[in-house]
Formats: sequence, structure tokens, C-alpha cells
Amino acid sequence: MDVFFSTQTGQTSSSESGQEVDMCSTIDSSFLRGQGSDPSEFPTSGHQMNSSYSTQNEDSNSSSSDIVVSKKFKRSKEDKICLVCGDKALGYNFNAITCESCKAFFRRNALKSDQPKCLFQNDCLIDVRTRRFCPHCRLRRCFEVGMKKEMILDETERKARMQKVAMNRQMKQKPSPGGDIVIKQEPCSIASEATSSIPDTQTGGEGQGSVVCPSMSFGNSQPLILPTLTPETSSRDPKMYRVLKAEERMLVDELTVAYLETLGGYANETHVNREESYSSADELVNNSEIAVRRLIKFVKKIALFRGMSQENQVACLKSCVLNALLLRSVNFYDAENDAWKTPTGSIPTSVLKRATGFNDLHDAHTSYCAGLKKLTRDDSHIMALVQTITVFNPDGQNLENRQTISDIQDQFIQLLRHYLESEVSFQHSQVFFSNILQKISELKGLGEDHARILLQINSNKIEPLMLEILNLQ
DNA sequence: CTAGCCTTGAGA
DNA sequence: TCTCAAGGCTAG
Repeated sequence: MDVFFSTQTGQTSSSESGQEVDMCSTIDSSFLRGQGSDPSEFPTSGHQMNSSYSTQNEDSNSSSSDIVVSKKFKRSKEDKICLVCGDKALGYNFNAITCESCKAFFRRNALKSDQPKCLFQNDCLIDVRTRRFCPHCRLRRCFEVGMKKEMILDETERKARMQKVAMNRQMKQKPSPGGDIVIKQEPCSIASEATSSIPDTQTGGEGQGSVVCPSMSFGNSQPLILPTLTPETSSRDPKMYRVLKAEERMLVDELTVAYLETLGGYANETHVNREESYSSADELVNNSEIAVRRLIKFVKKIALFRGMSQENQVACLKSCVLNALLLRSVNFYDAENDAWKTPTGSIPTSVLKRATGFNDLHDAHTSYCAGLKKLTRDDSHIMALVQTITVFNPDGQNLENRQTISDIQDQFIQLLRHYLESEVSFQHSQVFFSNILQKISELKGLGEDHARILLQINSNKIEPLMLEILNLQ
């Protein structure tokens, strides 16, 4: 099952322009299959097969006669036929033309981990009448016609959407006195293709020494404010934004510099990035050693960390390391290609899955990374603060003084809140802030899942530092 | 659980 | 202003 679903979703990671072509091939094959099994599978509303077909593909794949047909049957609601069951369709849903019920069905089922099994031969006929009988085959058909589960909003995105609706309702009821704040786009709403593809210049090796004070510039890195949320400077009502205290600004800047300095590329490392380096789970762990060293470098730059006892520092580091590594990995994930960026190229997640066999774990990891990336838009300040909050985790094992760590964490959580209020206004920071906290808490589960996997690895093959830090001895 | 209706925000 | 494509709600 998993293999089936991952193959389906893997093939559909094409760009907008490529979708038409993909759609064409999948639609074609599913139609052929439908005809072969039962001619009555598709509606008998009088449409010829190629007329309904051309309404979906008239722009890119029509012959001249098809164009005549498609113009004659110019898209109307009645023209569209659900590619899954043949019912009347309204339009595209999750990347395929489907009816309302298949849309809802896909939304309910595509993300479920325990997929239903087919009671027959995995080739059940799916039409308006039979679509309810076999959820397995219906879902398979959904994927076949090109529906993408990635287009279903995740928990965070859904919450953000609901919050936005609620906020807009509120604003409609009592418009703000100034009237000059316009919600253009939430930081965590459904990302448009254009804004979600901010280049990740932090991963490049040559950026190593070019870190300057964030309040000035980061060379060629992306803008540090949330690009689509912050209203234009000229229309920005200063009363709606927090002004950070000088020491707060300084602390945020220091953390960001430390974060960027220790995020770095691999240019000067002896790390060799070839596919062979990822041929098994233990090698993956050993490859994380560089990241652990950088994390140590990062925490040592934090005064409040240095102020703790030696024992507490070690315990604190050990308890946060997995989560922190997972968090850092967000910067190296290329959601568009489902691959991990490295200085010498990228490694597709599929290669890692093959190497380790932990498909579900990789799925959870990549989905987390994609979500957080979308939420923070790679803002280095936010990522630096989130990493700091993650480091001071009072919930960790063997901690000497949890209260101290909790108090320190609170300070950084407050700093994050203030920073957001200063960047995206008091009003918009509420949702943004809670979404980020949500992401931080999700990290716990993800880290626990990884920890369970680590226990299965043969400790003889793991480097001493990793053994020590991951408690694998 | 299904399927239809409704609401909503984004974009043309 | 209209269309599209998300999610929510709810009767059956």
C-alpha cells in the first residue's frame, strides 16, 4: 500500500505547466480501462468520450476537430465529468476534475495512514452507483487521475485559514478606525507558488563568512521580514506594531547571527556527499555529526546557556539534540522536489527511504519541514528563536534543574512573540505566534519517532560523539 | 461515512 | 465582479 501511494504522489510533483501533460496521460489510461471493463461506467448524458475529454485538455492537447467539439461544448457545469466516478463535476479538486463527493471523499481519506483494503481484486469498477462500495479502489482511482494529497491543507494551514476567516468576519463587523491595515496574506495560508519558492541561500558554502548584523543586510539572502504580510512601510500604522526594546533587538540579532553562522554549508568539511553516503541508517546518523557540532557551537553562543552548570548544559543539549537537528533540517529541505539540499547536489527523499526503509518516518519528517518552511517563510530571525526555544526544553530526560530551563525557555518564547508583534503587527502576530508554538510542540512527537528508530540501529557502527549525544551507548 | 450545499479568499 | 478551488457543516 505505502509503495503504491508514494509512487502515485511522487509522479505528480510537476509544475503547473507540466500538470496538463500528466493529467492527459493519466486520464487517457483510466478512460481506456473504464471502457474495457464496462461501457456503462461513464455517464450517458449524450457526451462523446472525446468531447468530455477535450473540455479538460482543450488548451494543450486538442486536435483541430477536438477544438470544434470543445468550443461547441464550451465549459459549463454540465460538461464536466468526474474523472473518478463519472458523476457531474464542478471543476478541479485537488488537481483533477471531480465531483463534489469524490472531492470530499479524497479530502477525508487521502491523508489517512490506515488505508482501507480492497475485498476483491483491487480493480473494482468505480462509478456513480458503485463508488461507495470500495473505498480502496476509489482512492486508487483518485490518485490515478492525478489528485494530489499534498493539496489538502494540513492541521496548521486549516487552523490559519479558519483564523483568517474569523478575523475577516470580525473586521467586517467593526472596521478598524484607521482602516489602513489590509490582510493581504497570512504567513501560513495556502502558499502561492510564487511566494513559496524563496531561494535558500543559507545552504550554500560560500555564504559562510558573510553574516552581518541582521538589521542591516544578509548579502543575497531573502528579506528578513515576512514578505507578503507586512504592509508597505508608508501605510504602516506604528500604533499597531510593537517597538522592540534595544536589548530585545540586540538579542534577536545576536541569535540570528549565531544561527546563521552555525547553519552554514559543508564547503570546508571533509563530508563527502554521494549517494553511497546515505546507503544505510547508521551512515545517516554519522552524517549528522557535523550538524551536532554546529548545534553545540550555537548553544555555546547563548549567554543564558553558558550560565548553566556543566551538568545541566550536557543534559539540556542531549535532551534537545534530536529536535534541534530535525529543526535545522528544515533549511535543507526542498519541498518542490522532495529532496534534501547539500552543497554538491540534492538527495531525493526516495533515496533515503530506500536506504533506511523508514518510509513513514521520512514522510512525517518531510511534511513537517514543508509545513514549517511555509509558515516561517525561512525567516532567519524566527528560525533562530525557534531553535533557541527548542534548545531550552524543560521536558527533557535527566535534567538537573527543569525550572531554570523552563524559565529561560519562557523568556525566549516571549521574545519570539514580541518579535512577531514588531514585524507583523499585534493583530496578525496572534495566529502566527500560536502556529509557530504548535510547530514547536509537534517537534516532540517527530523527535520521539526518530528516537525509537535510533534504538534499532547497530551501535557499533555509530561514531562516538553521536553515541554519546544520542544516548545510544 | 457520504454527499451536497454553503462560505470563503485568491486571482483573473 | 466572476470564477475557481479550498474547507466546514450537516441531513441522511
